[in-house]
Amino acid sequence: MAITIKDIANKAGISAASVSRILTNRGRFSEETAHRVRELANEMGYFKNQSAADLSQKSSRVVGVLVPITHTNFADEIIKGMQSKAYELGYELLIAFVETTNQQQIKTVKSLLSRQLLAVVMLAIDIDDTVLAVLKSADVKLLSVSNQLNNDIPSISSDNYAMMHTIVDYLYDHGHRQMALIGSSDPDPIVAILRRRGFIDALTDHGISYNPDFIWGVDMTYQTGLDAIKKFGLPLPFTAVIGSADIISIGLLNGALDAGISVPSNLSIVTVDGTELTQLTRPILTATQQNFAKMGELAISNIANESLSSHSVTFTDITLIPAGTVTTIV
Amino acid sequence: MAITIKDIANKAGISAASVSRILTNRGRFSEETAHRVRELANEMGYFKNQSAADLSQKSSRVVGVLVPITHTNFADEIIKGMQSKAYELGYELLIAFVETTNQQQIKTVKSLLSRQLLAVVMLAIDIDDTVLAVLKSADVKLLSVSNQLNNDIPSISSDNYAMMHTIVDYLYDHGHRQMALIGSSDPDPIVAILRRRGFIDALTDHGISYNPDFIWGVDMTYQTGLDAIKKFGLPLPFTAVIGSADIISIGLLNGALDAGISVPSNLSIVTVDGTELTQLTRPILTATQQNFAKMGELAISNIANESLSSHSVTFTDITLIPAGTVTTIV
DNA sequence: AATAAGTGCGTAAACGTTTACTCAAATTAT
DNA sequence: ATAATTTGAGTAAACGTTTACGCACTTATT
Repeated sequence: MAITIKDIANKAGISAASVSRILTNRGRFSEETAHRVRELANEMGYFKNQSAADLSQKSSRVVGVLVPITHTNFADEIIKGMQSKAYELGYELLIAFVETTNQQQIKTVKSLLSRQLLAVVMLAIDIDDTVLAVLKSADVKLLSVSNQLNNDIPSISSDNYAMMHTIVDYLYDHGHRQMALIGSSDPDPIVAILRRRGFIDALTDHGISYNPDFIWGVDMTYQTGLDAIKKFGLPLPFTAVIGSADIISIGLLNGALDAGISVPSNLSIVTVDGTELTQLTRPILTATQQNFAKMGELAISNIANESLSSHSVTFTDITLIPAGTVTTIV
Repeated sequence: MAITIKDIANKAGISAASVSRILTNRGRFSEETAHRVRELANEMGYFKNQSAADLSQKSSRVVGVLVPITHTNFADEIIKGMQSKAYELGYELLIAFVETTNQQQIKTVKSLLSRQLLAVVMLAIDIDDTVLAVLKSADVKLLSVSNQLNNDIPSISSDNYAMMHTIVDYLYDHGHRQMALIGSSDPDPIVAILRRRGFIDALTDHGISYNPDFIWGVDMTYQTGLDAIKKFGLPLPFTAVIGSADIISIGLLNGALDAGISVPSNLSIVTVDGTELTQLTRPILTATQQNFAKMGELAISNIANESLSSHSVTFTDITLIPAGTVTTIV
């Protein structure tokens, strides 16, 4: 029923090939006919059948994006960045939300891959080996953003190791000597390992021997933040705590408030991510910020740029934004 | 480069048509060859070329979803519902984030439409007439979820009018007589109109003459919530305020706290939406909850079900969840 | 004026899958 | 044992677009 280039060709009295050349702006054609064709296309309400186009040109300009459905809200920023770059370069984004369950993941991924994709971007996602195997068996570029999976797969993420140094330095300068790190305790995400290592090394640099008990957490959720305060009990054995994600830090803050601990006078909190969520609490969370939008843009540029696409990139422009949850200890 | 059904057919010593029949589970074939083919497909790492399939079967099972990039976080719930139903019924979701700017919208919509879509779902989006015209010119079903656009387009949303009654009744029962409603003041979204009307009518039902000044707001943002408190100044001329979205209500709460107004003793707040955001504040927000996941599921069922797809549906199962931001006035 | 280069456009094949039509072989019914 | 039905699978066309190739015609070069 839909209008095709053949319909346009008939009406214009030329061949479909010419219409195609004009509409894709490839090959040779006169500006005169081009004008007529473009007008006709508009009038007749023509929409390119992208499936047919994809089939014809073997390579596609579609980038699949896997986003965790447990919405870590910095994902929006990254997607925004990706989308703006994608439009600039003429790529198309195909966004799919994936559950944490394996089965759903495989189904989603397979359905994604059945569009011939140029690349698949995994956004802050930990993917299990069976899903990864499926992805690898397909002929697409893989890229992990805001997470590192393993050395095989190029990634774009912040320098998590350096980030921890920045935070620990800041807290140290404010007199803190006992600090805890709350986040996922899974060994899986390399990000978590890097953060832990950065945390420990930073403490060591300041001559503080770290207490393994002070690194804790089940997952990257609000509940983990709440539970952390309960777990350590009163009086808290540390004066400052670092939340590995904004939502965790809000859990920490509320857990502290619920336990009658006043923030920051009795507990300092620094959060990683620094999304708008940090603005919603009272006091406002002191946070490190990463340039998420830029990470998204780079992801697409990286995919577009054949030569670069095999490297991993770590962003080092991390800034700490002082706000209301850190106090100075004398 | 990729494996096609022809490759499988060759290896199995049968025709491509047979492979297609087996893999799509249509038509006639023996379980014996089927088994062999399915194994081969797996071994060889076959992925269906969905573009080719779409081209061949004229109708598609792809539903496009337009999501506002200014992430109203209940959208996640709705998407979750849509996705689960979509998988159940064998549909595919194509999610696109749209900017608020017109130009971006048109570009995104056009690129969406170039996949032959079965339907386009607009998620809590206000769309301008030019974009709407583009959508209508394409041969797709349209459905608006969690928003109503105009009578042309079927929609699935909560009964916003009844919701306001529920809230006003609740506040009235708790002794409140002066109430304000903060949300978008745009006349555009019909939702906003319905809420305002529901608010006014509910007040009238209780014999309260409403004050037009007490309905205010610029848009559905955190800032509007913050600004509302500043605008009315101290002492606030009302004892209770209704935030038209969770993020607005958090703005109201923080605005109040920043102004030294204690909640709920000096100001009661009830919020509409009731997402997890309500749990993040102290005190926790008293909220009405809508069944967002069910709305998403219904959206897909509705699209699947030819006969129903022209009706609008309003959800009436709205519950008010008491929490920490409403006090009783004596 | 003869040749070379460039321009505009048509022809036809290709992309991978689906499906209506066949038809032979196997199975069942009479 | 013959006729009727069912079963499994092959053939070929179709979906809408792109693109290599070729041809006629125009413009530039000597």
